[in-house]
Amino acid sequence: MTVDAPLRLDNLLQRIASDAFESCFGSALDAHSISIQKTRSEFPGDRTLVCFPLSRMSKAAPDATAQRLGEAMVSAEGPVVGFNVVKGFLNLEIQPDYWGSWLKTEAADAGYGRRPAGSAPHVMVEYSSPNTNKPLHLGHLRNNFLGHSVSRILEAMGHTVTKVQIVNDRGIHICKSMVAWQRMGNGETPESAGMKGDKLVGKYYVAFDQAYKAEVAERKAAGMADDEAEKGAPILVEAQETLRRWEQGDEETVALWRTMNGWVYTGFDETYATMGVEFDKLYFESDTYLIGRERVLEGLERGVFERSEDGAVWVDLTGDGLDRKLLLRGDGTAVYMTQDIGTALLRFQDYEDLDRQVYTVGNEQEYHFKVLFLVLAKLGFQQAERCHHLSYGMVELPEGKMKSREGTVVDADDLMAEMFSIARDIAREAGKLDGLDEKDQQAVFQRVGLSALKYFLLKVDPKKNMMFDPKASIDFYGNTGPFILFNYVRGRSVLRKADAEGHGNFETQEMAIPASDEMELIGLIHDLPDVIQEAALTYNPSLVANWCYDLTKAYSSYYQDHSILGAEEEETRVLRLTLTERFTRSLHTGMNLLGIELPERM
RNA sequence: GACUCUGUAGCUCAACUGGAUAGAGCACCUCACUACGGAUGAGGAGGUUGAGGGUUCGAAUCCUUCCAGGGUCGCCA
Repeated sequence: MTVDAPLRLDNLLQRIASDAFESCFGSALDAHSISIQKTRSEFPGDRTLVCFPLSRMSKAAPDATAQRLGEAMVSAEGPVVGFNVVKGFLNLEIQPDYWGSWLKTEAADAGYGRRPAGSAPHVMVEYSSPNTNKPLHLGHLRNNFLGHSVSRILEAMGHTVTKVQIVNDRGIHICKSMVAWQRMGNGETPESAGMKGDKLVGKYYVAFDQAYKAEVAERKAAGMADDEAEKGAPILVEAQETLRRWEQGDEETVALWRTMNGWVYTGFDETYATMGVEFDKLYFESDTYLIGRERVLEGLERGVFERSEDGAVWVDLTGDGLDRKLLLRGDGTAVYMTQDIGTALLRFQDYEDLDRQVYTVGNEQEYHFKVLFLVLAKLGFQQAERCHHLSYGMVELPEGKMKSREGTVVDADDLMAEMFSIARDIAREAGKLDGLDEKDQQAVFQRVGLSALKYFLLKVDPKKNMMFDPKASIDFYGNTGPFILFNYVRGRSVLRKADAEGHGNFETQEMAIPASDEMELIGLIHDLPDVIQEAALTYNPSLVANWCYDLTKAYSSYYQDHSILGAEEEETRVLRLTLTERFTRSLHTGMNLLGIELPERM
């Protein structure tokens, strides 16, 4: 058989089935309309062709159709060597040799599962995008891990990916921290306080809130109406004035703003480094909100938007089933949408070949992005229809939502540190790292701890809300990152030992024909390209996570049942070692797409 | 109220997009093995897929009506 690109088994079977159908029943079948699926384990066979939909065209009962089709497929040239029919299901047996040679050749490719870099359009992925007034928390972890993983998945599909964030560095929130620091800070800095910069600024944000509440209570006690007491509290007024001074470019205000944001960035950088995520370019709201205003006014001139009597600019989306939406206030100041329009257009300008943007943002902003993409389309960007809001659900705690006021926010740094510490305790007990120095051990604890966290947050379908039960999430057994790592490490250990014992040249040796449990493992490895493609199409890393787990479980069971190095026959050992090598490598690829680094020992 | 997402074992999650007897992990019970790394494997029990109706050879999946929960509907971000 001569094919340039590796032909996927299912496509091959569709082609054979289509030809077979025509020779049996006279009419041609569209190969894509033939549904091929994995055979359930309780029936003999590897692939199943569902014949119910075909019976109309064959003018025969489903079983009869399946029977004749099966016979024709076996006698055709190709990998089908047997079949059985259960009701309308045609179970096909694939030649074990087909699996064996596939494992030996195509699965050996260094880039197996990945498409060539640059073979798909340029995509921008935005994630993280925090406010600069408080530290990153559990919700940000889900956001960052998702965005980072989707970036890797798109890269594996051949896309050029640019990872960005929009830093929400301006507005009333940071002004609140600034005012509180001025009033109560006594010149405190991250150095003098011995505190990460983001934590320090967060501390003053909390201090602001407390001072504000105290003022409101005091004013109410003095007999003031609720509304007046809340809106006119001096510290709040001061924050609003600070914001106005900032917008006017007041030097002292801007200098403090720059200083305190700088502290935050240093703190964030440390957190991102620990998390293992990175960005190619940062966008700042303070740079883009003015651009947004210009672009909206341009759109107004071109008649895409409309102006109301008070001078505000609106977009009318009633024709798209939505509402009218404000783009610019009557006094000319920007709203959230204004700056997002500016940011999006700036990005298309920065990268002219950009095919689309992916926004990793919580599901409470779904409406916002619907509007944004419609606005971009109205401004004439064809990329708008390919832009995607990677919407994800909230991370909930057993006691409910995270509330900063109630102190139930799970801090990202604290959580990661806790995971590392648990990893250390378990590893010390196992005692497998005794030969390593302190620094290398620490690196392993971090990988193991982080794998637990990342896998836990990524294995759930992004669009669903998920429960973060601290007790369950730090589990290192069962369906967890560390379980997957453990089996990887074990496989690697066997390969090292094979090398040391002189069995390292298995790639060039004759290999036994796989039996059924081996074919199951090969089948899982064979799925990888489809899993990656589906994950990329749906922006859904959980598909990759679940594949990693299924593969690992199958290997773990196989490892339990068979001694790899202790195989009686040389050809059997070659098969088991080859399987182990392909398992570790394809698992490495899959986990890498989740942003999870694999250790060599743990 | 309108729109939207979700509802699957006691708990946390799957289910190849309409296929066969709905699967994993945790917790519970029973086993296996000096194990090439036990951070293991095998088995048991646990389900009217929120409820009703419909579509068809076939529904957790599609349509419809309810029920419950989340989210959105700001000149907030």
